[in-house]
Amino acid sequence: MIKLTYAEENYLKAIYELTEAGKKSTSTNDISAWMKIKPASVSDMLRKLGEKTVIDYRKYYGVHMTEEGKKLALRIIRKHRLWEVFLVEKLKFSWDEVAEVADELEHVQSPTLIQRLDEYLGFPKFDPHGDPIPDEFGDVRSRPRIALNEIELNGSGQIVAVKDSSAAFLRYLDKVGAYIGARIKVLEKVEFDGSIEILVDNKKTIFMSKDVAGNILVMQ
Amino acid sequence: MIKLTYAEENYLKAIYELTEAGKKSTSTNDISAWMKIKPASVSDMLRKLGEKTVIDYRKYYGVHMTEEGKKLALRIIRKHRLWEVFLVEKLKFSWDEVAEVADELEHVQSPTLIQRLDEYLGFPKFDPHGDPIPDEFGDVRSRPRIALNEIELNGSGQIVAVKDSSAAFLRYLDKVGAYIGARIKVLEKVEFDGSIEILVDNKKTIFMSKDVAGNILVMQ
DNA sequence: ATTATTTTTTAGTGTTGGCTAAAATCCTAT
DNA sequence: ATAGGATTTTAGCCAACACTAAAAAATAAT
Repeated sequence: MIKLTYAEENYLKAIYELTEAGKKSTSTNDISAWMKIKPASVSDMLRKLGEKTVIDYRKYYGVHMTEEGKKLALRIIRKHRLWEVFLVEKLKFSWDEVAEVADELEHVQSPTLIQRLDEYLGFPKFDPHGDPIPDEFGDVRSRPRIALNEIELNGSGQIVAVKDSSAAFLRYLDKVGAYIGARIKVLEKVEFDGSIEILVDNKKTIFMSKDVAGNILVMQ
Repeated sequence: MIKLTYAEENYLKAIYELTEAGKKSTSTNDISAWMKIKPASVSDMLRKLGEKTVIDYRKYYGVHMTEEGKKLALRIIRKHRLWEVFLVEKLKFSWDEVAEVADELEHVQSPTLIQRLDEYLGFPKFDPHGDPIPDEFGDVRSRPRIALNEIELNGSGQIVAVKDSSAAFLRYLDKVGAYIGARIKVLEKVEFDGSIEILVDNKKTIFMSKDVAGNILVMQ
């Protein structure tokens, strides 16, 4: 059984997120920028994670995750997302406050705890940001999604997730009235700057820039 | 603002528990035995905690807690006990399983989290072992309690806490049907070995040794 | 009161995980 | 093909916290 330290878990989660987002492999610098840890420190840790066979590491080349590593990463992500659901659903945190706390809670070691928490929350399939929660075997039921700015004129769908989970962005979405689960329809697409106008839940219209729309994921 | 590391928090909690139980001061060896960390390591940590002014440390003499230290220790104990309530009440852990998990959860740093958790649990005043939960200012409403083996013949009361919280002891209590909140009456006291017979909730009689009775606290 | 024993502290070591500075390697542009 | 720049790695350092072995202080026993 592979045992990871707190720091190693954080690296593995980061690597998983980067390789999922930007496909196959990730560079030392990417990880460094993402985790705000100097490249030299990252190099050192990659060597260690390579020795533990959770990543595939060849010097000067990018990092790939091994099957073992993916399993462990998904276990951490599962914990993180379940705690996020708990914080929002039960403790009434707003969705922009949960990341930090969940980053700590995700490291608590107790399989029983996670299993019971899952049960207590009613086996949720998605976290408050719309991201899927892996099951205990690491299986993920992801929904086909498309960025909001890529929906055609008069196209409709439902907001299911956000790409950018920064507190600032989430607060902005709250303010304008966009939320996970909202049903939307694209009323106008401005050629000039790519901004769009959408109808939310058939009652409110919102203008948003191309940047904002590009960070909102919709299921059609 | 004094910042403590994970390890420092553990030491402080241990010292608080030892000085509360055995009164005033505690020795390096006591802490070493309690925490299962070698005396040499304890010495080193005491020096550090002394520098941070959370304990009063003079070489070769015992350790006393400072007011600052007590406040911090009570904050940790508050977190620990609130999580224990959560685990038992919401996640249906049995009371002998919670200590380990709560030992990890107690270190999560987020005042908001604890405040919301407290609220969510309905501001409980006692944890599943009957120990009082300090409020956010560190105030503790403790109940006057007496060990069960010191109750006089035909005396009665209610089980409010246990001294020994080891999983083995708690499982034993569960098996015989003693639990926090049970109303008891002492039916017999055996002079010879100090064992007693008690009536639980007016329906079940239990025999227990002096040792066991001495670890059960009763409110009269 | 002086020795013996126990307790506590100091000194030195190892591991984890960060850092800076310098070296090595890779990539790109001429 | 090679010089310049960017990226990555190595080397050496530091802090936190554990350990063992040895020294120092306190306590107990003769």
